[in-house]
Amino acid sequence: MSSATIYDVAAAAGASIKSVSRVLNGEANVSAALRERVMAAVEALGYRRSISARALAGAASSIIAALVDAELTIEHWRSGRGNDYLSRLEMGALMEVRRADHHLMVELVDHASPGLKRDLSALLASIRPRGVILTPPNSDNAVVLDALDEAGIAYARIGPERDLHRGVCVAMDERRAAYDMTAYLIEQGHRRIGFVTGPAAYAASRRRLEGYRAAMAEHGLETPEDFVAQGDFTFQSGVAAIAGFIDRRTRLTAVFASNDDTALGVLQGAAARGLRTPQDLSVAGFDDTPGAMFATPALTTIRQPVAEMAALAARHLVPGLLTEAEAAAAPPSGGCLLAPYELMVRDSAAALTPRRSRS
Amino acid sequence: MSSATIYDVAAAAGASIKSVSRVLNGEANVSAALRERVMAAVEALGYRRSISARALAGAASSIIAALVDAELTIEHWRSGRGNDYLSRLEMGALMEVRRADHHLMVELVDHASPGLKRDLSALLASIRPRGVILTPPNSDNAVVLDALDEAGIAYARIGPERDLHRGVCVAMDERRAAYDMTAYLIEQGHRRIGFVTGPAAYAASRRRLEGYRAAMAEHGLETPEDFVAQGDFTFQSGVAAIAGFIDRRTRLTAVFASNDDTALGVLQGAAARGLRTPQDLSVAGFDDTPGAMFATPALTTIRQPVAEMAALAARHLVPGLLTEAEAAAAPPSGGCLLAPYELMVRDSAAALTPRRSRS
DNA sequence: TTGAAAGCGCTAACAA
DNA sequence: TTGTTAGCGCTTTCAA
Repeated sequence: MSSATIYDVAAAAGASIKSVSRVLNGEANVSAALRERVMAAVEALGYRRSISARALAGAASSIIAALVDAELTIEHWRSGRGNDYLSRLEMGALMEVRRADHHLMVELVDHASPGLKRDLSALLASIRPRGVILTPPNSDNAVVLDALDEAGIAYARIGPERDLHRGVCVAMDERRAAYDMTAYLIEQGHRRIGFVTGPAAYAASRRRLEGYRAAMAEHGLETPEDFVAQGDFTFQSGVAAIAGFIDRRTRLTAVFASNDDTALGVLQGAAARGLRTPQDLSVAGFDDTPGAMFATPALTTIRQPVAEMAALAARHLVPGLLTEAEAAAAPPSGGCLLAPYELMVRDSAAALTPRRSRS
Repeated sequence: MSSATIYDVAAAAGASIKSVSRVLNGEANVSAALRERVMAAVEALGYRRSISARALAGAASSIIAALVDAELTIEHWRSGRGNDYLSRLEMGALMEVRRADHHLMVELVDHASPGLKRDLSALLASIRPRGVILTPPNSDNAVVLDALDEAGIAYARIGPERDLHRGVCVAMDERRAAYDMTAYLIEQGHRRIGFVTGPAAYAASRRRLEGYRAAMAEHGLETPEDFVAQGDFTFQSGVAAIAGFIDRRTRLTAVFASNDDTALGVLQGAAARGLRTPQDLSVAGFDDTPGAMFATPALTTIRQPVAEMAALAARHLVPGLLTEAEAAAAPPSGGCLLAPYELMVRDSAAALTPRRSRS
């Protein structure tokens, strides 16, 4: 019924509780014989140390807390958009922490709450996690970082934009991904490739634009002003952007939008104006949201390595999880640890057939 | 730095730690003055009790563990299908537990592991959660239920099929939902409505079929053998089903598939045979998976109240969370607590225009 | 290489 | 109505 304690194990092994503790913690100076007996007893009793007792006694906690933004999450949930990001993040973290017998706790934080600092400090005091995984927008919330620093709790920040020296930073190479997508479109024969930006306030959006420009330039292609439309990451801004391109007779053969929502807007806007995708216009997005796969045509896009970023974060938060290569690698020079993205080639972008250049 | 303890609060309030404890636990026999002073001190110090110390000292734990199936979850993740189910479940549970200052821990369990019982018992021993939320297929795993019973830990089962007297059972009314969808199609003027089943082994599938038959019968409509095709919840079985209907000249005007994957198969199969949806054939699904909304046409379906089921489960696991009505309600007579589903009317099913009956 | 004892921050008996 | 004291199951000094 009531489960075994360290005393039961010690008794069964004919040893002291300290010896059991030593064995379980992998401390040095334990005879093989003792270790053997202890492990046998542990096995026989199905014993597992209480995380509460361990935490209380001062051992490092075995809990990793994922702090996700309440407002954003609830908003996604309400709107029926789902929380693909959240579940991918969790899966990535879970797969890693369980290898080290750690546990994942999910906490909602109100990034806009005036009592944020207090609430968070209290939360951290009551949980005392081994480490914390921060997602946007909390990755860049100074109040959150301060609370964590004060509590002396390690943290990993997913997709941070500022102060990259604080905590462990994990991200994807936005610039390079955008470069790759642009290069892919160029390989497909496109020359007149337009770009729809996100809000300038987002570093990610700025880097994607950089990647696009760099790829174009390196392939000897121009990116005149009218190839770049200002968007804001919304579907509507995609619709507006393509309408603008058409109205101004920019004559593009491909449009690369800096996120999927916008790309979906481009898709629909193009269709509304009688352009077929991908025959008349190729469209590419960025993010690989759930809707991308189901769009018609399925959207060619960049898959954000959300799970991999979380896994990377977890490996850096829990001792013993890093691969040798990772452990040996020098800390990223003033930047983030990078997780590999994926170019999802689907149906919305195709090779340019040498007949037309519309839009 | 290091956070306040109950001693600090007691000192600041000029009281004993027991008094602080009493106030915090809302015990009776505390003078208003004392309560006042204690709360002020708590407030001033930003104090929050350590969950470890509380748990160790024998207080009920404040952790709710969600046990999700490892294999299923990883498989969903790998296949890129995502885990909408998981994130909806978590959101529902999170929103509730945080109201009572509880925490959500997510654990993966290998339902097929031979060491399941041991592993789970060890896990429960080390965490000692206040309660556990079980998702399919673990909701019906006797080994899991036994381990929980032995550990004396309360649990709620989402969508269980057997032994409904064990633990708190939470589900949706599958039969009634299928009835409603069928009735909806009938209201739209359809008379020749086909049905594609899921695997007979699933109780949910059987109940959906019952609901369909009941609605048809109550509206004086026949459901001859050839109106019902055997499926297995896969996309492919939907394709096969519609092909069968067409080949056998069943002349249906609507097809109700017992899950979304199957319905999507029907959609595609119909299109491949030159049937337009919804003009020539109305199609309805069941589940509201992420793909349903993005399908072309968007799938009319039943939305499983995953978040609501999890919320209901959480409310029954954490004391003080039940609404008065819920607390007063008699336990469901040998069945499950029911969460309200939703009929998502989208574009794949339309009113029957009186010209044709195809397929 | 091993063990005895103290204490982590709480709650729960038991007194006062 | 309040306070004192003894644990909960571990890890951590400190000795042996």
